[in-house]
Amino acid sequence: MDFYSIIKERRTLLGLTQQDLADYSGLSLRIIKSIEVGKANPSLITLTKIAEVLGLELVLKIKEMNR
Amino acid sequence: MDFYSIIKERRTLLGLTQQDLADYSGLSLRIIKSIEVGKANPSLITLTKIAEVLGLELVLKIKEMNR
DNA sequence: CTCCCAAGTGAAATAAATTGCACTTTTTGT
DNA sequence: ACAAAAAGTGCAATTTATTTCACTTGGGAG
Repeated sequence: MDFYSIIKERRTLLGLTQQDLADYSGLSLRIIKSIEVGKANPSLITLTKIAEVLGLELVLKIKEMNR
Repeated sequence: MDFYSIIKERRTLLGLTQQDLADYSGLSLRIIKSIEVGKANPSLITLTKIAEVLGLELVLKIKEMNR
């Protein structure tokens, strides 16, 4: 699952609107919308702001091989 | 530990120079340098390109509380 | 010490992210 | 069905990331 879907699912799970997420993160409503429909390439700072509001965290980990 | 340190450590662990990482990721040497010294706010696509070369992956997960 | 090679810095140009506004479409509740 | 709220779209303006070039610094090998 991609980042966009995770953000959208997590937001709705928490009962927040896009406007709420925009307000709490300090980002524009427009960019929240664009990100959720997968039409944006957000910066690390932008992603982090969103993650914080949603109780998520961005982790850079060693990729699991095989499987 | 922040992303910048992780990238730098992983790169040196793999025996790569900043130039190598730039070449393999298709990014400019300048942005690789800026990111590693923590003076950049890379986009998701940029981070992903770097992660791929280094055998890392970017994960958006639910934040662990307490501890 | 000197020569390289790798890493760090500055600044201008360009590409792209983010914003703001106006609008349409979809969803939800009554 | 209707109204209101939420979500999605287009575009111009602004801010910022990314590139390119030129240069400096630091560390290791000879």
